[in-house]
Amino acid sequence: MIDAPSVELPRDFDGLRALILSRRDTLPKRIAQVAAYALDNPDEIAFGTAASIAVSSGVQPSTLIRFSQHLGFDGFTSLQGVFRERLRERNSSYEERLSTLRAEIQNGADNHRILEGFLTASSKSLDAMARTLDQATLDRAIETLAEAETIYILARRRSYPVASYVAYALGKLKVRNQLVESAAGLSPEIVSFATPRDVVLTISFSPYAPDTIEDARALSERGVPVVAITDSAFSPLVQFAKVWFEVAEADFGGFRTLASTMALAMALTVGVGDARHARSGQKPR
Amino acid sequence: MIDAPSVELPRDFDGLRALILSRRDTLPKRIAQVAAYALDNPDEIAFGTAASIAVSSGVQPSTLIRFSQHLGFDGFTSLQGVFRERLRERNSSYEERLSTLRAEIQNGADNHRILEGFLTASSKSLDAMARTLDQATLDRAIETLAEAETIYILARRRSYPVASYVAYALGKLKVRNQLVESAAGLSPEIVSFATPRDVVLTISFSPYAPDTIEDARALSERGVPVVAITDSAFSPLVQFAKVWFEVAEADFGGFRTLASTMALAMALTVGVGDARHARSGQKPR
DNA sequence: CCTTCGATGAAATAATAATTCCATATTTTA
DNA sequence: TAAAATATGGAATTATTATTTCATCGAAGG
Repeated sequence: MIDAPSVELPRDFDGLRALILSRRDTLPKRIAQVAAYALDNPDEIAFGTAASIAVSSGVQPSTLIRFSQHLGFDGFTSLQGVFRERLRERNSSYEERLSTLRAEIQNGADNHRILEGFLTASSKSLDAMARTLDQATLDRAIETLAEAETIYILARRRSYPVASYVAYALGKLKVRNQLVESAAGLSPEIVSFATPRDVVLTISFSPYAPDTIEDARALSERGVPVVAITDSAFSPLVQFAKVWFEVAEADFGGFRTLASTMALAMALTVGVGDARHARSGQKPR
Repeated sequence: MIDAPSVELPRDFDGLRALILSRRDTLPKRIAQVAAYALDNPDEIAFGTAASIAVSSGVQPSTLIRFSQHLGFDGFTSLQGVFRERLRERNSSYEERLSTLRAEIQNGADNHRILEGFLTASSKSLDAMARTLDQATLDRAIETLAEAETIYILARRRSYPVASYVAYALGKLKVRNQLVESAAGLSPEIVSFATPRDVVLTISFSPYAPDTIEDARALSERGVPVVAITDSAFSPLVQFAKVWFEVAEADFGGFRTLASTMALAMALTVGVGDARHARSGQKPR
């Protein structure tokens, strides 16, 4: 008979992997072979039968049982449960997953859970954008931006990282642009250079930074078309934007992600770059 | 005997769902009940047994067989295969999807495809991080950062947006930090203020910005611990980093995403905030 | 070199699950 | 409303799968 391990059974896949890795060197050859196969092909373990896994991992079915028992499970079936649970977890709705993670964090902050939370929230945001974003709006925005002599990029605080990325990427694509930075009041001067042949790209989420709104309004009143990325149809930016995107970012621990805003910004940037090249007779990238 | 449907069997889940929905109104009551249950609880179908599903959907096991046969499958097992395939697919198709999108874009740039490309690349990056990131490294990084008097944040070019986000978020959490900006050479002065009781958080990807590397090296030589986010074990940052993360970002159209770097940065930030609060005797967030 | 003990393979057995069958109920249609 | 066709429940059957057993192998220790 095989000794049960002194540590308790791992209930989730991460724990199981840790357990396997910690024993890696003490496992008998065939068992180790199965262990390696299991970590490399978790889906196979989740769905296969003892016999089918035995074939594809090159051992006998009974070795699967022994492997399971070595780890302290009472049979292959309960080991398999962990592999199945993993697939379930992964596909359970984002909302569900997030609330699980939030709950887990309540009882002492586990850093890994925090990371998982942001990863999940980011994925959720990306999914939401893939489902909701309107193609025609995207085309109009890119068309508008591609016609600009200079693209003025306007964002503060939480949105500022996105703006700085766009400025950097447009620069690499040789598209003239001006990042409107300073909270310190330089912006009025920069703003006064803009003409109706330029375009403003502004990014602002609730609570909207007053500077951003005012700059955008000022530019709009001078006839400069505004392309806006914001989070609601009630955003002040919507009033004077020529084209606007509504982006719903998920949050975790009170911090909203930037994943889908960032992806949209990248798409706008590359789209503008392509349109410019096409226009100037070059072949598209 | 039951007629096979004239349309061929759906091989993937989407096709199956379409088939079910198209027949919704012509299905017998119990069969329809199972159909509704199956679409609402696909994971149950994937993992359950005919008997267990029968119980939770409130029918007889034989009805599951009939349901399967109504749709043209030859039994419950082959229907279940489609539900299982769905769970498998989800985990391994980013690469495939991206190459499809890349190919589509070759023949004339479709803006919506570009966006999809960035969304997919971002998701892929997030998934990769969820699978690979080491918990212990994360804990050490947060612990190191939480002990800092001041956190110096060092990043240029493509990584700069991440740094600016971290600076903003740390500020909101009342954690003292200094964003080392200017390409213009202000940094030597800022750098000279740092002491071994401070910590540097630096972010740099190939091709590594020379300024970032030099600043990080200079600080490290003065005894300031370095936490690095980079893209390879061969990154110059690795040599003198106390803790370092290897982050693999997917790219689309030559532009690498920042999704997982950003999520990691958020987790670090919030983790540090929590650790600080815990340390100062407050209850964690 | 022999002994012992854990590891392994293969087949037997037990458990579980899918499928079929048939009696009964329900709906449809003439 | 009667007859036919279809659907359903429940149990019996068949198939599949996990698990156990046992003989053999191979390495470690004396």
